[in-house]
Amino acid sequence: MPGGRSTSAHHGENLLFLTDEQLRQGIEAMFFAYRGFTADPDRILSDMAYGRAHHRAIHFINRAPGTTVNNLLNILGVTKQSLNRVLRALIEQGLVESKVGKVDKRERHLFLTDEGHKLEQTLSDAQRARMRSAFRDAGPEAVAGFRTVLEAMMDAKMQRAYTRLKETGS
Amino acid sequence: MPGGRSTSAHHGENLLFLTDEQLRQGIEAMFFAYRGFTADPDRILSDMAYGRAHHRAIHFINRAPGTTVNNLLNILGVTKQSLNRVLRALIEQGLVESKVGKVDKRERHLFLTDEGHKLEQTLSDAQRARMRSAFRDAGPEAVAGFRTVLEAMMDAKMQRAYTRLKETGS
DNA sequence: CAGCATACGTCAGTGTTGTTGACATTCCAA
DNA sequence: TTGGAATGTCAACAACACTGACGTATGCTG
Repeated sequence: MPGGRSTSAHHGENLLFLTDEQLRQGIEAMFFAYRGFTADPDRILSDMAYGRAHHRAIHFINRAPGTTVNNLLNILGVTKQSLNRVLRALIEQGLVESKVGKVDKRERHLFLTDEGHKLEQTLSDAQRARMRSAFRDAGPEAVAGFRTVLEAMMDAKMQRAYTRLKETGS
Repeated sequence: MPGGRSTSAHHGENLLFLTDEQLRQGIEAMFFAYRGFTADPDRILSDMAYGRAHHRAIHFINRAPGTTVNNLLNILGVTKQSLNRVLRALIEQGLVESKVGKVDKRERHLFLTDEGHKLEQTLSDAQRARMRSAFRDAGPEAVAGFRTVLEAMMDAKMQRAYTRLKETGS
C-alpha cells in the first residue's frame, strides 16, 4: 500500500501522490469502481424495459419532488430531447406524474407515483447496499477522503448542484 | 453478502457515516464526479470520429502492450462484437496494430502505433490534469481514502484486474 | 489422426441513450 | 400587441451496447 500515513496537513513537501503512476491508478480505480457502482441497479432494470437513464431520472425526481423538466435537465446534463423520451416512458407506465405549473404554465412539475416510489426504493436499496459495504470496509476516514476527492473532480456547475442537493437532504 | 469481513480496523463505535443520508451523498458524488472524470477526453474525442469506447481500448492497450483481444475483453467487460467494432476502426485508421501470436497463432496481440501513442498521450494528459488537480486540492490522505473506497466498491473480478494492472505499472 | 475446444472475426438484428432539427405553447417586455 | 425568449414535445439519426448464429484457424487430447 502506497502512502500510508504521511499525515502532513499541508501537503507541500511530499508530492509522491501526484506522480503520473498514482494518477493513472486513480483513473483506473475510477473506471472499475463505476462499473461496480452501476452494476446492481442495471441488473434489476435489465429485466424491465428501463435502463440507467430511467434510474437517474427517478432518483432525482425522488430527491426533489416537484422539480421542473428544465431543472432536471441541468442536473442530469443531457439534452431535453433525451430526457423527454425517458420521461414520456415513465409517465406512460404510471411511475411519474407531470403537473402543469400553476404560476408558469410552460413548466411541468414532476412527481413519483406510488409505483414510482416502489421502484425507486428497490433500486436505491441495491445501490446503497454496495455503497454501505464499501464504506464499512473502508472506514469513516477513507470515506471522508473519498468524498473530498470526488467533489474536487466535479465541474464547478456540478459542485453547486451536488452541494444544493446535499443541503436539501438533511 | 460478504459481511463477515469486519477484520479491517475497529471503526466500531460511531457508525454515523453509514446512514442512508451519507450513502445517498456518496452515490450522488459518484454520479457527478464521473461526469467530470470523462468530460475532458469526451470533448477531445467528439471532434474526431471516436468516442469513449475507443478511449478505453486505447488506454488499456497502452497499459498492457501486446495484450490479446480476449484479455482486453475481460478488462473492458463488453462483448467481443462491441469491442471488435471499435478495434476494427482503430486498426483501419492506423492507431492500433494487431499481430498474430507467435506461440499461439490464434491469438492477436495489440499494440499502439506511433499515431496511436500520440492520441493516447493527448487523452490521458487531459484526464490526468483533472485528476492531478483534484488530488492536489484534496491532499494525500484524502487520496488514499478515495482509492480505498473505490477498490471496495469493485466486483471481485474487477479488483483482481485492477490489482494486476497496478502491479504491472511499477 | 479425429474430434472437440479455444480464439478471433463477422453478419444481422435489437435496445438504450445520446444527438440535432423543427415546432407548438406560453411568458414577458418593448 | 407583437416579437423574442423560455419550456417542452415529436421525429430522425448516430454511438455503443447486447444477443444469436456462423465461419475459420489453431491448439490440444484421446
